[in-house]
Amino acid sequence: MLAHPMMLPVRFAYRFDTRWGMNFHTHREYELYYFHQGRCTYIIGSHIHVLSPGDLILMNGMTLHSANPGPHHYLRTNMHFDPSYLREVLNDSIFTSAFETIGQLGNHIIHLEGESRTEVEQHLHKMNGLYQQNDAVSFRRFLLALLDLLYYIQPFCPTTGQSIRKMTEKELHVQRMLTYLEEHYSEELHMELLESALFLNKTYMAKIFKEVTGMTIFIYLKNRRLNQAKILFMMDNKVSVSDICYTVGYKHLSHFSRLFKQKFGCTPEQFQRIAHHHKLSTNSEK
DNA sequence: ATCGCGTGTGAATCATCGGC
DNA sequence: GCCGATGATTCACACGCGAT
Repeated sequence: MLAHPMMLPVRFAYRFDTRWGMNFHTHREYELYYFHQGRCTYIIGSHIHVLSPGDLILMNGMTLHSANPGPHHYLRTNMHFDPSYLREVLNDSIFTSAFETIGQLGNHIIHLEGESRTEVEQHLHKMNGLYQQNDAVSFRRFLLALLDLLYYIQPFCPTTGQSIRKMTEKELHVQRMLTYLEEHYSEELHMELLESALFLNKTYMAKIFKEVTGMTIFIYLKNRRLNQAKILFMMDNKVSVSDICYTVGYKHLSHFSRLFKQKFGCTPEQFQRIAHHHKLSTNSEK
């Protein structure tokens, strides 16, 4: 069994309240996020979702995401789980069909009302009870409850994509900015360019971007670029650090290395070696 | 609520270095 | 030639304030 708490195959946090959201991040586990109450904008990749109570997000954690409740209090339940672990402990065919909706990489945001909402909330409550018990039987019941939940929400899932609530003018502006950044993050980018492309004042853009996403434009850009670099390193272990650096939009290797080390705790070269070894060892297991 | 401007501060960039 | 570190310069942005 894995010992480190961050490495646990399933982590469940029921109705917890935080003033500030998470940083823009990715992780290997799948994530289930249910929004109970409050206000929050949720960024997945380059899309904004203005959450309202009853919204449930199901996603592959590899997409860059962050929750921004701003200065408001809010209540959410979230769960991380490792799909390969569930496949191991649960019957393979049952598990596989529960995950048909998520598919390999899909993300879903659904809105629950009335009966179905009550049902899901009660279900999460029950799961929390089981999760809190520290015995093997309760934990197995918890896993089955998770499976049951996935089956329950499956019919709601085809409605992928946009959030239910209408976006304000401000949020639409930020969505336009995110779309532009997603298309151009690998190119040279400065505020004048954004200004002329989107016809918005640069100080105004900086302000509303921070309000809606919880991060500044260039922090977003940095996260997007570094995450892309990480993906490219994992995909191809032959490619040079400098190639990746220029591909994701940095002009100076030194700057790229410094930021990469800041974010991931190792230099690009070290990361590439680690990713390469990981690939070799997982291939030899098969 | 949507914009615009001035200013101090800190982060990004640039230039240059040394190690391999 | 490739990569990473460091100091100097440039630029984004937080903040305060005012306009529409």
